[in-house]
Amino acid sequence: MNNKNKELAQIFYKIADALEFKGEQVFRVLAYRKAARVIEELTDDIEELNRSGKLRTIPGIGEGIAKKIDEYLKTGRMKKYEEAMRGIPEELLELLNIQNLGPKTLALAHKELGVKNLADLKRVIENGSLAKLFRMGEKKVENIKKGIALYEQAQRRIPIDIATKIADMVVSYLKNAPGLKNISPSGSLRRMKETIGDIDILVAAKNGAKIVEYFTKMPGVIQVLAAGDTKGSVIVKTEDETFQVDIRIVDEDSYGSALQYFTGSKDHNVALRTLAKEKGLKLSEYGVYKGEKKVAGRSEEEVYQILGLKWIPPELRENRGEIEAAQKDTLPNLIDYNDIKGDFQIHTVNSDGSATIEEMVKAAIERGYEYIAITDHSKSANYANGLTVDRLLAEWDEIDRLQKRYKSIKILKATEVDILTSGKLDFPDKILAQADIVVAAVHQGFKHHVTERLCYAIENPHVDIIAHPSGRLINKREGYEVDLEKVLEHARKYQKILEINAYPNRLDLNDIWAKRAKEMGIKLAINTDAHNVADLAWMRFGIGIARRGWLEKADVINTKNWAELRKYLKL
DNA sequence: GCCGTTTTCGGCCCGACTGTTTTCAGTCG
Repeated sequence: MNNKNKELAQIFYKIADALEFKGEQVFRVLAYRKAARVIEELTDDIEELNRSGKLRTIPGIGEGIAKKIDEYLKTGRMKKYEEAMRGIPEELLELLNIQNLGPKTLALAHKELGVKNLADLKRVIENGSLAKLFRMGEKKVENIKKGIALYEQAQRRIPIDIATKIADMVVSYLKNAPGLKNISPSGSLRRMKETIGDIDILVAAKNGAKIVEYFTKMPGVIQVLAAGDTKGSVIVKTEDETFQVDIRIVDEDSYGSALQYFTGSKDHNVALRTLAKEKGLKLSEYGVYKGEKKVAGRSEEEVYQILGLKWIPPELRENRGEIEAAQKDTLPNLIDYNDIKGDFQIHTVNSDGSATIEEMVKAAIERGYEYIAITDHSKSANYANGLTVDRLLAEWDEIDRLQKRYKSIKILKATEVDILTSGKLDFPDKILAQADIVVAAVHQGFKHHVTERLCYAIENPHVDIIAHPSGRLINKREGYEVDLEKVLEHARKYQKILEINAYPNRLDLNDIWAKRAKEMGIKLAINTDAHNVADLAWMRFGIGIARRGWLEKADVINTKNWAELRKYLKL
């Protein structure tokens, strides 16, 4: 399932790029791009929506696009797509991902110089012909060249843990900048998105130019991309990797509206500005204006308030219904970053972790947890030094001994049991029956009947949690061939818990599926999958995903205190 | 191409920076 969703999203993105390249009017291009995005974020099967005639109920899909979807699903082709792509060489549109090279310049280079791919582009840069075109010049070409260098080395988004680390470093450097009044990360990092494009930092200060100058002198800066009075942009190098960091400087009395603006998302902002316009107001990063008069801007709260909205937590700002909810005062009371009382997926030296059970227990106590589950891998996980039944029972004995010494925390005897390719679990039921909690997961046979295997595991009465249900690895692996809708439906039926794996390269379930699960009444658990003491800190990223999925405290099992959890798990 | 308690047509968010220009176009977010 969902293959058609993905295909159609890709097709509409490409139509948008192609039309933009051909100089089609902007709003039509934007309409295709919006349709692509909503389809991409759909958890429903688009074929099903088409069959039941519900396509048109999706905002962004109107008569025209619905027809094109139907045409594609029925015939496997879409005339509009073929027409849009006509005359455009295969690799050309890909070049739009190069910074400083937009559709206009690319079209010009294609038309005048016959540029068809990256090699052609490099050639016309080197032989000077690109610089001679109308409205082009040495500096523009130089910027495109820099764009190509970035494009070639950094074709990836930044994982959230690394982005967080860099942002913390930049913020602590800038705090000493002359005249700085306030500072905050903004952009997708503040929204806790699973990956980050650029790192955006907002500063409140009077003397923008001085702040920018100070910023460009930060240790690690290897290239200055822009340096104006209110805005600066640099490339920072740490170890082997490079990252783009942007700062914006505004007056203190615009800090709220600027923070709102630079936090985004773009779609959220567009919707917000449209709302402002309807109310006869104008919203920009400098404030909310009624005519010439500024009526809000110092804090985000007052910006939202004057638009008739409750303040919206950054994690919700994706234009997925949060503005309507804020209008009706029905925003969720999101799970808080301090609500977590325990962790249900922890590995130790006994399998592939690097800390002992005792070290993990101590670290969990330090975090104020009331319980943790030790979930070392099962025997078939050879690569991870998986436990045999004997070693598992020995581990549980060790837990019994430790439990006597550490009374302030409950150490749950558990396992992360493999769901084998055959569909069976890696430990016999009579062993699983003795565990306090059983976490089941697929680690092999990613293309082999994964949906059925997960459903079979869900039916096992001893299984409590399904770990990383989609199996994707961010920037690395697509995920299992799995029908998540069926898996969720099964989890709902058997009242099993699904995991939000907080490990930064997993974040699985993701925000969209977590939201879907909540809407279906499924409970979730946020687990770190920690393999050492430091990994326990990943919890905040899992909570970020949960918040992006509109989850409240009651939706997440490990917000329960030990007494409540014990009752819930019938221990 | 989408959308509608002011519209089924005529709107569609707003501004900074850069580079190439003699007032603006392109790109980005």
